[in-house]
Amino acid sequence: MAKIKLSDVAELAGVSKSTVSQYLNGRFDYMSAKTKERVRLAVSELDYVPNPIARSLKMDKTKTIGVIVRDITGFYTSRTIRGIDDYCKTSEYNLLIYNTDVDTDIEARSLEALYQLRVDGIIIASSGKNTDLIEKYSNNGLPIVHFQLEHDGKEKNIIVSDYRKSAFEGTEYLINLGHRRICFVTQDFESVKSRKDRYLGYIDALNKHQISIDEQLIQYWDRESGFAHSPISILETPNPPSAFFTQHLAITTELLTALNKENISIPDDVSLLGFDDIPMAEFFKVPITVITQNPYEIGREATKLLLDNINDKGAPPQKIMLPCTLIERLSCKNIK
Amino acid sequence: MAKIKLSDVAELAGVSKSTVSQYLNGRFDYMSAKTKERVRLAVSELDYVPNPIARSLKMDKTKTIGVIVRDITGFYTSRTIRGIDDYCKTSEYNLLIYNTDVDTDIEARSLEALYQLRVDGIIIASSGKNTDLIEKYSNNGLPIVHFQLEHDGKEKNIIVSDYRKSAFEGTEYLINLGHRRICFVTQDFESVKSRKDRYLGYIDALNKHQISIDEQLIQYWDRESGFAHSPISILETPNPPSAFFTQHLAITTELLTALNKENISIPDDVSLLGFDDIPMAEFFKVPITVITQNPYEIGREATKLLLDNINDKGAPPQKIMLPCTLIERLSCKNIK
DNA sequence: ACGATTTACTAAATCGATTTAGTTGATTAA
DNA sequence: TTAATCAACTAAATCGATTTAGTAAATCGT
Repeated sequence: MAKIKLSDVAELAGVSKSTVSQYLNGRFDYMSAKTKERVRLAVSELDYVPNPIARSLKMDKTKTIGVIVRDITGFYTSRTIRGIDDYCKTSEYNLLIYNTDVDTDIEARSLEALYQLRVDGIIIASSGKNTDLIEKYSNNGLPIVHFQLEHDGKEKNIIVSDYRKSAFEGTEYLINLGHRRICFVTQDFESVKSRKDRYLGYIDALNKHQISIDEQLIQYWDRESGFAHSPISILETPNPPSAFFTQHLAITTELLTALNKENISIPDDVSLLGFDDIPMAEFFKVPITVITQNPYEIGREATKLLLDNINDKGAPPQKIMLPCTLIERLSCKNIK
Repeated sequence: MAKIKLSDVAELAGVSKSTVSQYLNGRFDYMSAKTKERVRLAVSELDYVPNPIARSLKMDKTKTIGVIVRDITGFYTSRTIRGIDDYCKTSEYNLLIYNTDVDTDIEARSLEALYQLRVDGIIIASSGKNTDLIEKYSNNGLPIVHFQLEHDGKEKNIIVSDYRKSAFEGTEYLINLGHRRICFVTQDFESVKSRKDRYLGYIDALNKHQISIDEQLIQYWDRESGFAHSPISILETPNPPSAFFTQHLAITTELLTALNKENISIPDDVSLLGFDDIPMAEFFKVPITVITQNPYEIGREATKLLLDNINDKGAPPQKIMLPCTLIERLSCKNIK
């Protein structure tokens, strides 16, 4: 029982393949009511569904979009993809997902693969190391939308959270609780605007409240080497911070691990505010107060923007910023 | 700059399209060394990559497999998909993912969509409600591999954890800690072998240790209606259980929520052993002892099995069972 | 030396759609 | 009445590969 094809429908309806094709594509301009009805009948009789591959070949459109992420397993990432997928479903687009594991080469190969596969568009949380490739494809007419990470600010279409504003709000939240020495724990942000923005938000808040900036309180963490200075040693300085403000989930959990190990208690010994929500936080020894992005919505917005660009080449570039929300739990102490 | 195609390569090399195609498919039987070299040069000169869509159309193979899951966002599911993806990568297969949200209709439509898209195979955590469709496609020659849930035991190819054995081990672990009244909290298992097996494992352990089976200690939970009897009320019976053994993550978390609300302390008031690992368990007020499956490995095995079936129609059906591991944390008290 | 093989290729058909350029017969305009 | 227009279709080209059937030249056996 081979699959039914266009010519089978044409034969049964007693018309040409062209007419069936016209019918399927809703071009009824010069089609008699009888013909239309006969084709309709033949299609439903045979349960015909067009072969999307043949269609793709001819039309040079695949109704497929590619997604490139670090790791689909991530709490934030999987939810973004869920948003992308749900939005895709409304327009019958399919999703091809590639994991890079933060590897620049894999990212490049994923881009190439998706390009060769003729996807109609790409959504990527890029490493910032393959901008040349991305630009090349983009100039070739392949719509590309970034999310999560803004690097040089030159990404044409991008959806991010409003990092500066939310870092500002987070810092101010701590200040309002009486904190003056807030340790900002971040990954290196020189070449990543999305990270720099959080730093600027932190600075904004200190400035607004006339708190002087102490370089000692800007602390760095890195995926390979961990903390530049251990959190413990930071707490043992003469004038230690009363709160940590960690800039993403991996930093938050590593900090928690370090503090747990030394039995340093949150929020009694030090307060903690984290960027990014934590799964199952309600069961934690100390439920952590966090600023959370809305990954599902980011996924939806990214897809909406991408589909706009697919359907209208030459749509104006857009940078969209979504708000974050502070979820107050129990890890920040009022020390006023 | 349109994409390079086969005929461009043929022209540059000064040979026919057929020859280039032979070259690309490694059929050098009757090809002179010079010709081979000239084609090789032309291909690399032009940076030619074959159009996979044209190839799919002709070959009736898409090098794509479909995955149908409840929700890609799940801790267990996302890791399984990661395993699938990583294994796919070794054979250059692509992945199309569909979420069903535990909706039978969506599941059916996903199956139809993937069939129409001509995927080479499907990996599915099925609801058990679309066995007719699955069988139909399977008989049509579409390889299908199940994972996670075995329903009627008639699934031809399936990868699951060894549920009976691990439920047995979990129960015995509690028994060895002195527990005699162990409340087995499960979803209805009449039509789901994977759930029934856990029940049988529980019974096996009780039998082995000559503990009589108390129907009161088999408790039910359901996605819509929650617990049939509230955990609190169970603890208030005259002869209450000293331990709960919850059969999947959703049950574990709901039980935790219920106990937390009433300030019932684990493991002092009651012990808890959960099926399925919990993200970030180390930060919990009480880190929960669990039996964990190995979703990543399940994904890899499922894919391996699927690819076997794709490459060799008529490969014998296989039911593979992977072991689980008990991770001892702090939620089970020794009451001997 | 002449038909039979073998080697090294290529022309053309094919996969299943879409689309362009016609074709045919009916209607309209002058 | 006759050319022009229009409605309702269809034949054939096309997308970019693979594959079958076939051809021409070189080699072989006797």
